[in-house]
Amino acid sequence: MRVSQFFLSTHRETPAEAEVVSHRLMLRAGLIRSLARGIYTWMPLGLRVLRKVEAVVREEMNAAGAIELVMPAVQPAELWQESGRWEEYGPELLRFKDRHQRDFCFGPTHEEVVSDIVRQEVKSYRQLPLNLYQIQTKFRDEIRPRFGVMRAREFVMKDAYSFHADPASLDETYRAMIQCYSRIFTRLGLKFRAVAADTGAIGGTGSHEFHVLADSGEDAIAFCPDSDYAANVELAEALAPAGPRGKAGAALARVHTPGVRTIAELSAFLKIAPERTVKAVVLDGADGRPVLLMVRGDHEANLTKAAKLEQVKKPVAFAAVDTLRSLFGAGPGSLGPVGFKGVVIADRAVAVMSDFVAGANQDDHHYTGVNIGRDFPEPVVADVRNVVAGDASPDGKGRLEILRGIEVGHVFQLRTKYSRALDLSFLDEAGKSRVMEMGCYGIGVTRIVAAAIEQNHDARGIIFPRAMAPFELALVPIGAGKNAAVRTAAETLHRDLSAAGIDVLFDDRDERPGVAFADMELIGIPHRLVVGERGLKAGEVEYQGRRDARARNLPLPDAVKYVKSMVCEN
RNA sequence: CGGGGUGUAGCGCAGCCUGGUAGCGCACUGCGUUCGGGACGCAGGUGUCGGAGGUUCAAAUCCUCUCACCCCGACCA
Repeated sequence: MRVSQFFLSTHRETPAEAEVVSHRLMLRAGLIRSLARGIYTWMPLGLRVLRKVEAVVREEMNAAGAIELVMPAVQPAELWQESGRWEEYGPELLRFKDRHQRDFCFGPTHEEVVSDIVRQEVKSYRQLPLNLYQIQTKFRDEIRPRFGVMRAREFVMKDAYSFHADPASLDETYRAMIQCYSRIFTRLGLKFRAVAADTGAIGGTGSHEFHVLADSGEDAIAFCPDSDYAANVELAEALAPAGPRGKAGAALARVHTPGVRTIAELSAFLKIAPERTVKAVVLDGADGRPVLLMVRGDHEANLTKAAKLEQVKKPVAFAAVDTLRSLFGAGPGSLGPVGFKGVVIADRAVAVMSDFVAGANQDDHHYTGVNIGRDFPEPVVADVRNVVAGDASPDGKGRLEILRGIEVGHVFQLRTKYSRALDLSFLDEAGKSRVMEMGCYGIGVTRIVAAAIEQNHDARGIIFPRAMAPFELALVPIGAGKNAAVRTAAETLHRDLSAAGIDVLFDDRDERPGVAFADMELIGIPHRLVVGERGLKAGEVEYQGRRDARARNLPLPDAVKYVKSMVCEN
């Protein structure tokens, strides 16, 4: 490919709108252009990257026995009403009407459609198991799209759905998909981690997420360096502290704490450690009355865990502030369990505390010397906090560490959640009708590109892993406009490299060298060959890898072979 | 949804406070010189100043409404 015939659109200046590095680089390099909030055009250069990611995903999915199809992006409301998700899915589901006033949505996922296909086509155990997948544009009307294509509303996803006669078969495919995903992310050259995950809105039983490790990741993942334990912090269990609850030593005392709202302020005001305080979070309860959740001051409440408690209303929501006033007689920042008549849920770490500090349910006041049992009734004890680094690993094999990650893949054992709702049945060997087991497996194809850049860049720009680079090699002639020998050598190399199967971008613009180098580095091409008058006189060209500190000279006749070996090497 | 911010040329920005009819850098076009790390000179084109309404002799500038985009928060309780 010649740059003169390619729609390269790099920018020297960083667009003001972008915050994270991958978004900035994607805009500067001309991979994407924003059309509306969370909606992007994939420019020719970006599309090449996307296609390469897709190719790896497709190859591995096919190799794992999945079968590709493409389902409609626009889906009728009836199917979603049948599964119950027309109501359940909420405002993330983009809905609209056709000219006949019939309701439709733009598919955020395809359980309904794929199930409709399978229930019509599959009647016998002989047709199972079946694993169908597609690579397709999805739309989710996110609350807050951000970070470019990392959390876009419109994005490309690989979604696969498997159907089984029994749980053992589901389990087999589920494991195969985990292996398949590991191969995909390995081939794409990403540092990643598979972790146990919460099943979230999709529902079902077992679930694993695949995270690309990056400090800018939106998710926190907990892992144990001494074992293979790894889980999303949303899920990772915080074990109960080893010791028993301390004895009550101090008397309950009401303290005036003017202006104190946060734990940090409270801790500073009273000159005590945050772990001696308790923070209160009030959620809507299942019975309509609010529920008070207590976590230690230095801990964070985990609403994913809280949402699983029977006392808590689903979906989990904070109680309205005016409810707090009428119920507690105080606003946020001064709430506590003493005197509260409703359900109190204490985190396991709180359950062993004594003589602690909590809100007094009076504005600008806290209690010190609070003790469970003495000052308020024994609460429900549950794991409702996020684990922190240093916590004991739930598998008992060491201490947890926390890393940040970008979720790029997610696999679920759906079991029969959708197959029951959508009546997916088949006849088994005995001629008996049974409900199919289901699994689903997603990969954020567009998100992978952003995640890869987040993980692989430097001050000059993107450093694409080989498997997803838009081109393998940049061929840069210097002074081709005035030097026929350079021109001829570059043209010959371009032809020979292409013939050797190398995906080469030939910078035939006759720009100044600095411009060409800067562009090729910005767009992240892994290898570069420079043809200049100086080297050519000595019969040499220069090779430099994108991560190399300096170039090395090669005899011109060896160039193609050398490049070939470098391209295949990493 | 709550809070904050920004909308002026393709991109990055100044001008707004104190109203007088729009500017800088990059990019772009032409010519010339340059040519191994984002060149230089000369000449040029480019704007409904996000939109609507209002105040005024006069609005990018003041007022009202509105739209778009960005950031933070939604774990303050």
